[in-house]
Parts: sequence; C-alpha cells; structure tokens
Amino acid sequence: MTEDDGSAHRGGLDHERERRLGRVAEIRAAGVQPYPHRFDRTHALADIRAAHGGLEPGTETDVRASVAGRVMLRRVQGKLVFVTLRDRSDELQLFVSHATVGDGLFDDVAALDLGDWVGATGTVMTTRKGELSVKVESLVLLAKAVRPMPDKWHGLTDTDTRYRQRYADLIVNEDARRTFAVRHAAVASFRRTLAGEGFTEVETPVLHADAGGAHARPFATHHNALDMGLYLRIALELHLKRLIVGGMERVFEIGRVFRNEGISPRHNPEFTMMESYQAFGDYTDAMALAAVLVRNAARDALGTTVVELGGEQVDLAEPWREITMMGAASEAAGAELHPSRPVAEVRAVADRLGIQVEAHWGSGRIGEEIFSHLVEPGLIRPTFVTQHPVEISPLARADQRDPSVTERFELFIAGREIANGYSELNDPVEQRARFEEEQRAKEAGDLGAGTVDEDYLRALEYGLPPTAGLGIGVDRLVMLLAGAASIKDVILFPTLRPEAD
RNA sequence: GGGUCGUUAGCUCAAUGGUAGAGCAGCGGACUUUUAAUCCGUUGGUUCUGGGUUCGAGCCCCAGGCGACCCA
Repeated sequence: MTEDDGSAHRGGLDHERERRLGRVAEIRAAGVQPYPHRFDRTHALADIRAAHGGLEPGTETDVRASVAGRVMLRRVQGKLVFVTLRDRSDELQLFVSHATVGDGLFDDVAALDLGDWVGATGTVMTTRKGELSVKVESLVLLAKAVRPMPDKWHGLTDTDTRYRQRYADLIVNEDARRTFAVRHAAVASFRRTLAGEGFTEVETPVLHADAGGAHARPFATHHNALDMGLYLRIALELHLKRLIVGGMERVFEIGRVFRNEGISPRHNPEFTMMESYQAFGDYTDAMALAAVLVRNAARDALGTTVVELGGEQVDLAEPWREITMMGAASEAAGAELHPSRPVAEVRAVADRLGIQVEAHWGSGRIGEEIFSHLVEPGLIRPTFVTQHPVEISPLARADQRDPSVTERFELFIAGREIANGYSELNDPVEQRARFEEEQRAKEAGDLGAGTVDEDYLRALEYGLPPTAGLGIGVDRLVMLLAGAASIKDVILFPTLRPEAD
C-alpha cells in the first residue's frame, strides 16, 4: 500500500502522509530525532493560566516555562507564528517571533503540522490583544504526526468513526473529553465513598466455570492448558459473597462483566458494575448506600446534585420515592397482580394489555414484564422499586411478611435501571432449591437461567451472615451524569463489528 | 432478528437521471500581535461493495457491508 506502483490512484490522505513522512526524513537528515525519548516540562498549561491569567495585555515577564502538548492550530503571520498548544489541562498560545528565534527554528515552527507534539521553552507574556502566551526561545518536536487530524472546527461527527477511532474523537471533541472526565470522577467518587464506609476493594475472577449471579447468557471461552471450557463472568455477586463468608464483612469490586446479548443504546456486551456487600445489613442498608453513592458521584463529577432528567431539573439530594413492583404494576394494569395469584389469571391480564409472555413464565415473571412495560419508562425521578417476586430473584431473601416476594430493590432514574440490591439469601438449603429451579428453567430452554453452583453452596454452608448486597451499573450512571444518550458515548472503546477492509 | 434512515476528498457537508463541488486541512505566494487569522492561486475522488435498469447512475432497482435510531 505504501509501495505505490506509480499509478494515479493516490488519494489526498496518501499524499498527505507521504508529505509528512518526507518531512520526518528531512528532520532525520538534519541530525534531529523526530521522535525523541523525553521532555522535561516545568508547567502544565493550566498552571501557567492559573499563575498568570491576570496579566495586562502587552506584558512581557521573565518567568520561564517549559511546556508540552499537541499543536491544535497554527497561524503564520509573516515573521510571527502563533501556535495553539494543548495538553490535558488546558490550551495555551505559543508566540514565536522570527526576531527571537532566528531563521532555523522559525522555519521549523512554520513547518509544524497540526497534530504534532512539541515541547517549548520560553517566557510568559501576553499579546497586545491580551492572549496569554509563552514567547518561545526554543522548541523541539516530540512526535511527528503523519496522519492529519479531523476538521479543526467541526470535529468528528460520524458516530462510527468516533467509536472506532476514539483517539481521534478525544483529540477533537471537547464533549468526549468531558464525558470521560465525568466517568473518572464518578468512579473515583465511588471508591472514596466506599473506603469511607469501611469497604475493602477486591478483585475476583473474570473466568468462571459457572457463570452465575445474574440472568444472562454468558460468553464461552476455552483454556488450552487445562483443556476446559470457561465463561466470562456475568456478575460479580457470587465471589464477593464468598468473601463475606470468609469474614471480610465489607467488600466491593468495580469490574467488567460480560453478557452475550443484544447491543442497544443501553447495552454493551461488556460493561462495568460496582457491587458491594456488607455483613449484618439488609436491603434497606443497600438502598441507603446506593443513595449516598449516587449523590456523592454527582457532586464529585458535576459539582452539583442537580441534573436534567427528561427535560426537567431534578435534585438528586431530595428524598427518593419508593414503590412496590407489584403495587405499581397492579395500579398501571388496573388489575390485581401478585406472584401468589394463579398464573392463568395473570397471563390473561398480560394478554389483555397486549404484552407478550413466554409459556414457562410464572405469575411473578409476568408481573415483572407488565411492570417493565407500563411503569418503568415513567420512572424519571429517582425511584426505589421494592418487593420483587421470588421467581425473578433467585439470590434474594424472601420478605418476612410476604414469602412470595423478596427483600429487594431496584433504583430507576430517567426510566433506566441504575442499581439493584437485596437482603442476601444465606440459607444453603433454600439456596439449593432456588438453584435447582434455575437449572430446570435452563433445561426448559431459558438460555439466561443459571445452574447449581456447588462451590457457592459449600461456601454458604460455612455460614453467610445476614448481608446487604448492592450492584450499580456504572455506565448507566455515567450516562445520566454526562447527559449521554447512548452507552457507547460513555465507553471508551465500545464493541463494534470489524471494519471492512 | 425485523423496520426506517445514513454512507460522496483526510474532516465537515453540497450536487432534477446529464462534465462530482464548497469550506477546513494540504501545497505555492503576501503579511511582525493573530484568535476557526485574512487575502490571492492551487493539488486532491474506486461517490461503501457487487450486480441491474438506462443513450447516460452519486441519484432509480436488487443483494451485501458498516453505523445510527425504533421495535423484538
């Protein structure tokens, strides 16, 4: 492809790349390394702005600074060159005067391309118009860019290119940089909050012999040396609870989970969960923790707990509503729905509403389906939904007053499930019965159903104390905080089909 | 999996079925305080791929790729 046969089929990109590679060769020929090993920077660009942002227009200082960054814009004006330099902290102008730097360096600066990395040393000044600048005395190329940057003004708009070439997206789109700054701040906030509550951060296996802890189809892989099949985890839950059995009392993990299911604006095959477990608590403790985590994350990432949800301003710091799943579904359906009702009657309600259900579903599962159609989309303000049917909650403890539902909650914000938690089932006999039911569902054709995890049951037999469990979908929370419409906007490298070659 | 929309220069976008264009980037020139600098000139195309209809296809038809959105 670089070995062109001399035919006329050479596009603008190839031409441009060859020109820049030619420039690299020129630089080498002049005895200069176009990709040097390091550069000693004294100031981030934001440091300079913080210290000297108040300088009057037309001020020269004798403050020396060495800065480094990418050439974003260049304005050549006769014997002056203005370069807009960007590092991760800020943008700042380099002021390059022929009178100061002489022929050689001036020509080198004029020959810089947009996208090049440079390091420059000089003095802090402001121009006549007041633009804070570094008046360059010396400048070195740190890395030559041989591929042109996307449009300096419009950036990248093509979603496909933005997701595939996230590096280009980050270079050129302020929005992308901001979104991932929000993501970092939210995750860092989680760690801070949890550490403050006495939780220990742990890492558990990604490769599982049995993929349990959630209702989802797993990815299958294979270990060569052991010659055994393995699954990528679909949840963190079962290993974390083993650690509570082990006596760690409060643990959490922020980790990637993998679900072999559809891709949508709300689903990526790999995504990030935060799960925490605390001994001696129940689901109400998990609800309280979820609220603190979300509010702190908003405050730390955005500087405010007020976010825009569905076009309205919502203060996450205000108390959150609480409804029961079957109560809300019954109200919306205009019929009494409860897992204890005969399945034929519940199915008739679904039929009347035009909601499709599968043959093997029981009253609880059908009730949930009705809930998700009629109620979920309207849950814009933060809402805790509680008392999920046992049928859809194989790892949750039954409610003390109503054994057909569980001590469980899901948190919905902006119509999306953000968190899920419950009083953990810790009776090994009851857990075995629930697993066996899952196994039967799987054998009946439910591909997302679980199996009997014997090692987990063994752990429970050693004794799991009363435990509150919480899971938060980190990507979805970040979507909320960053105002992102698609999960792909909050995942640096979302799953895509390979490019056609 | 189904439906709708999109796919044109490195990027952002135009183009009744009739010679594929513009802005930016690039190249040449002017310019010592610019701010998406400006001004003059200019290079650059497998119009996603493969078929078909037509005197003639970026545009119409069929199949496929990739993506977005909606639905399941």
